[in-house]
Amino acid sequence: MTTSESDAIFSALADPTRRAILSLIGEHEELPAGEIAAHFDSLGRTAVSSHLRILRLAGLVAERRDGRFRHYSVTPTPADAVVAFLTSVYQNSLEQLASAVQDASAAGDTPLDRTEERSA
Amino acid sequence: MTTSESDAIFSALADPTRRAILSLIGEHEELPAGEIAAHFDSLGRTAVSSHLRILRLAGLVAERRDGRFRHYSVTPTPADAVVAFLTSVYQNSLEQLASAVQDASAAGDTPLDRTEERSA
DNA sequence: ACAATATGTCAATAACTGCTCACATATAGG
DNA sequence: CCTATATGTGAGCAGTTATTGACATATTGT
Repeated sequence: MTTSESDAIFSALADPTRRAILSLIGEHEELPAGEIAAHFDSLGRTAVSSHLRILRLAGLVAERRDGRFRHYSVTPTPADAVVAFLTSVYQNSLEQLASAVQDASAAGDTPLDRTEERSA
Repeated sequence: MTTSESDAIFSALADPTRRAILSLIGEHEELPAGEIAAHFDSLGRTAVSSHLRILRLAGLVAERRDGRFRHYSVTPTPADAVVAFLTSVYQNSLEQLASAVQDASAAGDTPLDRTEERSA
């Protein structure tokens, strides 16, 4: 039970604000920290900065420095640990899972936090 | 950012002990609470009981009462919220994700917490 | 060099989480 | 009925986390 990389990923994803940030960044190719922060009225800029740090340490986002800006982007294949875990637990219903993924991609659903509504 | 069902799932998965419990249950069809607890030397029985409660409230495991026993099993398609989130964020690399899932299933990898090693 | 901009970091605090211990509940067996 | 078994629940404490406000760092423009 060593606090390994997958720990960082799962606990990073545990926070709804961080998931929202991740979704937001995912909607654009890149986004500077300031614009990300601007999307969260109820949150101070420093809080968002902390969240970005956690997402970065978990390997979920990448940071590109450009002058005084820091542009954040979603790391392409970071979900490895998540997928690995899901596959280990849900071996049985794996086909369903895989097809669920493909269905979702085929449907081309509105990208952002559909998560909340779907599982109502 | 309402504390909805996906919140419950993600924060349930955030704890490494709970992921271990989920994996353990996944290895068997069903497992009584006591046997689950027995697998965790470093943890009291009540702690495991609390974890099971959280997993159950998140819809990740199901409970079947049989006499004085409570048998726990992995819920077949609970990963919906997780998949939904991943698909929304990782639209781009979706094919990779889907094939990763299928590869893993095809390989028939050792079920349990492979998570730690894979992303080293 | 100076001021403004973009962003991170640190210390302090409030809220949350996980763990244990003692107790409650329910069922089974004599 | 009474005791043992299987398990959950609640209070309390310790450790962790999220948020903020003040300060630090870096870069750009004048």
